Amino acid sequence: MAGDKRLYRGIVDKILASIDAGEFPPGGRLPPERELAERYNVSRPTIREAIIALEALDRVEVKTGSGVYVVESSKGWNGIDLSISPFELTEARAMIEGEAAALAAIMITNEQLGKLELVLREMEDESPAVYENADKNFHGIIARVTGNKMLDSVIANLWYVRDNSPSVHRAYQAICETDGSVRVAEHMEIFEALKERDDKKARDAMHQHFSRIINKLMIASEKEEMEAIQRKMHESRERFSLNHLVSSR
Amino acid sequence: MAGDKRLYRGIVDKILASIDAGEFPPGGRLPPERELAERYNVSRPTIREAIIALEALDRVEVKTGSGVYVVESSKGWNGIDLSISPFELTEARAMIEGEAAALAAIMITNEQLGKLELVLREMEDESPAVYENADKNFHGIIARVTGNKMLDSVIANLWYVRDNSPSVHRAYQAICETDGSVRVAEHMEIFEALKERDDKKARDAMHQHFSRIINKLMIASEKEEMEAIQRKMHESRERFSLNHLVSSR
DNA sequence: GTCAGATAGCTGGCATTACCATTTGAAGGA
DNA sequence: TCCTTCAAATGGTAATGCCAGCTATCTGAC
Repeated sequence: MAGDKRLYRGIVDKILASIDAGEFPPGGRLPPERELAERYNVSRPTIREAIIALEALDRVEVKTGSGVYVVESSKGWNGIDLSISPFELTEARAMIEGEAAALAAIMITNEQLGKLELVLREMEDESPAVYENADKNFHGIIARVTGNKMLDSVIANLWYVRDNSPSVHRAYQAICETDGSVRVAEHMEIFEALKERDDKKARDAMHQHFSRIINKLMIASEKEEMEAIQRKMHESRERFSLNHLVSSR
Repeated sequence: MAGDKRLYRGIVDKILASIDAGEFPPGGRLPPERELAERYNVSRPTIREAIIALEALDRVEVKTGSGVYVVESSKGWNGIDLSISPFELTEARAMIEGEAAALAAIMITNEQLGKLELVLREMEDESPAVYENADKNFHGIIARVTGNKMLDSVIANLWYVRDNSPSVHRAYQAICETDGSVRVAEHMEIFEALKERDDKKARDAMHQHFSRIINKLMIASEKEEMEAIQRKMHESRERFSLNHLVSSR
């Protein structure tokens, strides 16, 4: 299912999923190769191949005779700095993609505008997967329209961080629940600016787009912190309720 | 020798060396696994492990039933796209570092301004190594001043490409010969804008800085092309001079 | 004679088994 | 109590066998 062709790739995905799910905590040890082989119904060489692939990705570290350990994700396990906050990422995106939009406005062709319009329609889809993909396509096309491969690469890198940094990814997941029509409208403003070949307007539209995202992030963040405080107070109340002293009175 | 512990790592290094040595040309096919096993005196599973590691490094691509092919190095074997031109990099730097400068202008502290001033003095040094380093520091400090780790990371990535993409690096080498005082003056404009906490002025100064670099790149590029044409004509002249027909007259 | 289909051989994909080297921890002795 | 020792666990590697997909050649029909 997960493995298209090579079996070991499927195993890599499954192990990665187990790591992300917390079953194999960072710093902890993976089950022995023989056990994993039995668990996934594959041979031990296949497990070894998967582990070697994970090792190449800097996700695990094998110690001969001891075991294979999940690498501490506190640092940058994939070259990305996990300490980057959703706000930092969004600010950077606003600045960089804003300039990209401005440049794209004076470079874009009618054919590329057509592509953007198609993607814009996909964005109305209710399915999160479809919408996510359309969103990525929209911004990706604009990056490509600039005709600057360096810029395109940088923006691709921003998306990579967005998808692969757990904290950032979670934060973005939390705010993508709004109904499609609203966010389609936001992207529409950008599209209109590009259509008019108005670079300043395109930059502004892009800035506003990310400004709205920042706002949503802040609201979500605030809400989350409030809940955390309430949870903590609830725990304290249970712990120090002194009910065990006064209950049987 | 090469393999400290795991055997497959040694094989990876050897195959990589063979690729770099031109024995396995890019786009070409590696010898079959069984042959490699015999060649390096290891078992086939070990060869498979090495190939999987190479695959994870995007150095080879395996096609079931056909063979394993060396990936075209024209793209990014080190994550960097070698096809990025100096102009593209500089344009991207102008856009991104321009925004960074604007943000830095409203974030910078007096202490950070002091650091910049020190670096500015180093820039007067005649030694290319010292000047290069000061230049990198100057832009690096500004990136850090923004307080945005994502932006800092992106700008560091731009420098990485500048230093590691052969074509870009060569182009930049060719234009850094101008006397120090001129380029110090350019950076001084940026510094003054930051000192005044004037974001627009900082952005403009940064843009002008890179605009000048683009101009130099264009002049150098033009000159290089001219020389190439002259060289070619010279060769043609020698080849078709007909001197061998008329010399002994 | 030419083109399409079949076949045989390579090539990688995976499983199985066996044995070796290192690590680790617990048992046993000082 | 501490140190030594040794055995079980775990990864490391080898050898072998068979399967599946691709390729190129060969063969047959048109």
